[in-house]
Amino acid sequence: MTGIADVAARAGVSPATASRALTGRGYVAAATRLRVETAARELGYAASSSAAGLVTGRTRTIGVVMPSLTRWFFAEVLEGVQHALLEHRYDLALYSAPSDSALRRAMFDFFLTRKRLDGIIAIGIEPSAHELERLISFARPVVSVGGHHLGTSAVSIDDRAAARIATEHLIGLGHRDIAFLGGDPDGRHTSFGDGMRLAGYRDAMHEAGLDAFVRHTRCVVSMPGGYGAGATLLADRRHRPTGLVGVCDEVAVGAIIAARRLGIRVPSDLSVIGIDDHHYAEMFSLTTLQQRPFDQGVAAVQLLMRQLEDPDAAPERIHDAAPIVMRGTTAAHASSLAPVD
Amino acid sequence: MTGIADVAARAGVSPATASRALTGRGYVAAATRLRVETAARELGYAASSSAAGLVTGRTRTIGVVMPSLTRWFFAEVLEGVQHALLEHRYDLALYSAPSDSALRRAMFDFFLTRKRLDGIIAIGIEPSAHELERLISFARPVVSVGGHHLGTSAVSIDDRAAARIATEHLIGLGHRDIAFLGGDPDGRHTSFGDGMRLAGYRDAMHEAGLDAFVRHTRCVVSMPGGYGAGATLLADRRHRPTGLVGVCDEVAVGAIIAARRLGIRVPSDLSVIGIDDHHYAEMFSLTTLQQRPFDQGVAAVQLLMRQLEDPDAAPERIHDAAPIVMRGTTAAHASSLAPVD
DNA sequence: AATCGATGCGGAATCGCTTCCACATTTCAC
DNA sequence: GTGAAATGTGGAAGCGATTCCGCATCGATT
Repeated sequence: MTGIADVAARAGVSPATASRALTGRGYVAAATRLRVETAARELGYAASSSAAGLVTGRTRTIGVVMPSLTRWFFAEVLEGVQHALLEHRYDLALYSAPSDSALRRAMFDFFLTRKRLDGIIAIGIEPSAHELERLISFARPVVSVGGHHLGTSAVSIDDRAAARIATEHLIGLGHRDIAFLGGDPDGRHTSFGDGMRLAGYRDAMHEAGLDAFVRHTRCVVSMPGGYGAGATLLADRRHRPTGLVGVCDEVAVGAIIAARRLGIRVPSDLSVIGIDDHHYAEMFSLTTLQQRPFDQGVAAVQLLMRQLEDPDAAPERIHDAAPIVMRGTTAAHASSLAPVD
Repeated sequence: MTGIADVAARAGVSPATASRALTGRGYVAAATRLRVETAARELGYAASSSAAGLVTGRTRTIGVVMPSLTRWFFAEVLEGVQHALLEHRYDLALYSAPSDSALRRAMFDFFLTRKRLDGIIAIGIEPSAHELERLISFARPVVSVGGHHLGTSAVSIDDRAAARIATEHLIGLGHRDIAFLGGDPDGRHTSFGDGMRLAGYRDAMHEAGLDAFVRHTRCVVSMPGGYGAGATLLADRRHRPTGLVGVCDEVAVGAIIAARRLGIRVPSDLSVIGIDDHHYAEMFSLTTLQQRPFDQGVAAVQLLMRQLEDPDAAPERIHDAAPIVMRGTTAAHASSLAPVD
């Protein structure tokens, strides 16, 4: 294995100078730096991150904690984070485990404590008391994305407002019987944002005096989940809502497919609105509220880098707007229109 | 920061003994071990991975290289890998970048060389010459999943055979005009498995003497991709195939939705078969060939652990079978049946 | 001409742990 | 009862980088 001593010898300098030349810290003559860099390249030298980490106390590794990899939102944020970290030449250590698992607990107890991470990005985490304690005692920068802000820097959309706007859109179209689809049946896997969205739906219904119509159908937060719950909900002709707010686009799309299967026409018989602007939204012509999780991941890295440069910097919170994207799955309530032909 | 010296002092032993007690290597009296463990717990001690890594030469970190996080297959494998690594108390360093990007190159040049990884799991990687060279010069165990086997341990299904079986299924149902949907338009993002599947389709068509019908419609490998390409392909009534093999379920499902939108009934007018058994497959009643990427990820970790324990162990290759799952999107070709009613 | 700050480089200490080696004690076989 | 092997512990030597400190040189300022 070639070490910095080999590089230094080849360049005719001391290890100290070689280190300065390669890390860019301290005074080094331009010519010397060039010689060292050449030598390093010729030898295929790469510094041992363990040795460097031991003396500097920093590892150039950021931990990313998240509950799931398969949900679109999480995967997109992760891609953004990965992209940005790579550009900053940081490594990304991934820790994903569902909220209630034993592995999740081991993760927090074991991995986050090992002086191994320069910072943490928590995606969609609603931490338990125990986990919160761990995160706080982890005396390094933490940035949260789409979850509790933990008193730290954070980036997210205003989920509650987004769901309220989505619901108000349907109300504005004349709908009154509007159901909300989402929120895990067992309640344990419901992420923070999902909870806020339900609250936003309730807000809008309440403000419009539609409390009597508030209906929350729980389902696994996925397309098949939305399909299954939608099929059940819509099968009953007499109590069929005319509007549907999906906790996210995946659920909304699932419900649309269920509706079609039942011969219910979207949007003339049923209006459906989602939240996210998923990759699939366009092909289903889904009206939705748009967020850009990839960009949120990138932004999270920026916030983290700022904290890393200046640990005393005040935490920042980015609250992105989620603009509504009008497409074809929402329309005026039938009774509020003159009958067609 | 509490170090091992603090733990040792509290337990009334030397650092050397404390280290042995905590790592489990060497002789330590049971009573001593207990005292050390108690002291460590009380102090909230966790060893510095940098210091340990420096002296042992191993970091308990596995690198995972993959082209995309949003495709179902990759995300599932990653979840399996994550799960298994967590159980083995290994960290997972994620490196994902599309095949042709500058970041991808930086990844291979910079990250993989830093003596930082004990091993690598490559998911769906068809490495360029340069990347292959890097992987080989990385003198540590490599396991590939669903890609080139690189002369190393590997786990995958036989993609070529799977696509052949899928195609033969349609041929067996009397279809002759069978198109293959998949393979990125620009060709650069086509993964290894995708290429093999196309080959398997060709094999089957050739064996059945249907070379004249071989048709490969390229599309982005995603549900919207399959939808778009399917819509174009099926719009032309006169050259409409009666059977469709999707490179994966996402594409197949996209095509099914396109067909429905065009008023083409599945399976009576058009049979569609996929490969993967995606989470969505069941709700679309999709006939497909099943693979279990999560389990493949777990298996990859097992192979890697074996290589880690004994670096001279011969590479192993796991070739999982992909059983066909009959559902409702394939049916006998219309002309081979007596007309219904 | 003397002084000062900026620049350039090398020696040596240091980070926190693991492990080699030496030494002491116990256990066991013959 | 003796030698050998097994067990238990501590001192000290690293692992491979970074960085503090000291020294030398050079140009510019007073």
